Amino acid sequence: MRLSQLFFTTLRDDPADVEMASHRLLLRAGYIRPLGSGIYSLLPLGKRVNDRVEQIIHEEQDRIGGQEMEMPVVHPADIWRASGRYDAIGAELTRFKDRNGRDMVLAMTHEEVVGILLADIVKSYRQLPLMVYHFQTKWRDEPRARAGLIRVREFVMKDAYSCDRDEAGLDISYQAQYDAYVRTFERLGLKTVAVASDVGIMGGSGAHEFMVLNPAGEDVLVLCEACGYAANRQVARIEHPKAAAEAALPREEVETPGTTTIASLAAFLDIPETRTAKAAFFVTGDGRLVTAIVRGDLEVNETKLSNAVGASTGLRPATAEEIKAAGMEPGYGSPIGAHDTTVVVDELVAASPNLVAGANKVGVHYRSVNVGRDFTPDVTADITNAREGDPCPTCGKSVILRNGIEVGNIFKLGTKFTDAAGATYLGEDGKEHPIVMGSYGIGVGRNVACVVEDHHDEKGIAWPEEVAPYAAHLVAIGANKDPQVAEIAERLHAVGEAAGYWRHILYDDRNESPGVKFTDAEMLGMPWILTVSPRSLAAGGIEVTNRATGERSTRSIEDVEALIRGG
RNA sequence: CGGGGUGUAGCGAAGCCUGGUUAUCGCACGUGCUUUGGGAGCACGAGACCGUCGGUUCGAAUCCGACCACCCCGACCA
Repeated sequence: MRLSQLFFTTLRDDPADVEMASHRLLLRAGYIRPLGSGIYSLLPLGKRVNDRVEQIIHEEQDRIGGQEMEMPVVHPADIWRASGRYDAIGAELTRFKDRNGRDMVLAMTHEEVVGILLADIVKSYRQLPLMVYHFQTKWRDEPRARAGLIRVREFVMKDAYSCDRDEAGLDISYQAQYDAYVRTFERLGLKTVAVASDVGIMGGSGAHEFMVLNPAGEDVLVLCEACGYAANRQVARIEHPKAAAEAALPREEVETPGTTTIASLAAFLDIPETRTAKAAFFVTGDGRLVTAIVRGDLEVNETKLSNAVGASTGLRPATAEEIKAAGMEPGYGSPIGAHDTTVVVDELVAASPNLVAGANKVGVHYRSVNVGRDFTPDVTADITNAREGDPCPTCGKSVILRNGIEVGNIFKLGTKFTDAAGATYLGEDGKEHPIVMGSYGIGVGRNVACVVEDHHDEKGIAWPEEVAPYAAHLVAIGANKDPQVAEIAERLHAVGEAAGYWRHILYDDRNESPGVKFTDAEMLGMPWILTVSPRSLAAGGIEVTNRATGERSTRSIEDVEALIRGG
């Protein structure tokens, strides 16, 4: 491809309002352009990288027996009503009416459609197991798009669906996808860690997210370097320290004016925060007030809390009025004397004697509150966030916290969607059974961005060979002085064209100064930069620079032709 | 949805506070000549209803109001 003809431009200055390296470089080097918040065009360079990433995913899905198909982007709303998700999902699901007034949705994913297809096609156990997948545009009206291709509203996802006779079959399919993901991300040049994750609105019995560690990642991961324990903080178990062995003391009121925060309360009474209990108030989607009690020094984990109370549509913070209506006082709240609320107590609080807690009066707390004696929890569960240095739930060593970007997930769905669609098969036993599903997603564009995150330097992108849009970047210098330079450059370009689509090279034939050409070559990031000039020819051939390592050598023209062909 | 910020040419910015000729600069772009190993030089040129709508004023990029868009933090997030 001649750079003089390529539909692209590089930007000399950093775009304003851009934070992440991948966002900045993909814009500056002419791979992508925004059309709206979280909506991007892929320019030819971006499209080629995208296609290479898809190709790798494709090969690894095919290797485990995946069959590629394609399902629609626009769905009748009824199929989402049947699965219950039409009501369970908020504004990120875009709903609209067609010309006849029928309710439609823009698909966020395709479990419902797979369920319907299974109901239509699969009749017998002999047709199972099977695995289907497609690459399809998803529209999710995210509350906030950010970080370029990392979090967008429209994006292409590979979503795969395993269909099995039973849980044992699902386990096998799930493991196959797990292994396929490991191979896929390795080929993309991404270092990932698979973490246990929340099953959320999807239900199901287990899930992993594949995470790339990145300080700008949106998820917090709990990792143990000693034993390899890895979980999303949303679900990471906490190993509790032993409760203090202490007899329960009589409860007593204490004046604590102006102590609406745990920090001020602990300072006022001159006690550690660990000797306090704090209350946090939430409301479920169906209007139940939830009072969560955790030790003062810990944070409430909303995912765990939500799961503990079976809040299928999540939680929102309660208002002061809602808290008071249940007989509690914001800032001085506790379940003592409260009514009409579900009380969820963290395991650690339940095991800790003589804590300071609110007395539901402004400026007053109780000393020596004891769970069970002073109030009765509706639920006792682990509802706090793991912290750096907490003991690992598996081996007891200290865990570390890291941020991560989710590049893929795998999910044991079970029969939720096949039940909704009535997708059953006749087993060997002559009876009907529901088909057991799993679902497996990889966001293509986000992976492109993550590859840039992990493969760039201050000069620009440095693509790994397997995802680079072109095999090499050829810079011709002094072609107007020495006709041999142009002649050789043309020849190398032709060698790439003849060697196959992914062996094409970028040929900078523009009438630009050497500085511009080198700067652009480094920014665009092809794995090899080839320089042809009177000087290189005098030195015996072509100067070859490894973009990632900076290693430079002069090679013969024949060697360079072999390199372009992939030798 | 809450908080903060920004909208002036393709990109990056100045001008706005303190209203007043033809809106400024760098890069990019066009033409010509020179130039080719690290973001070239000279000359000429084109490109902006100053986010939108409304208001104040003799006069608005500038002051006021509403709206829209984008970015950041949070909420949210298979």
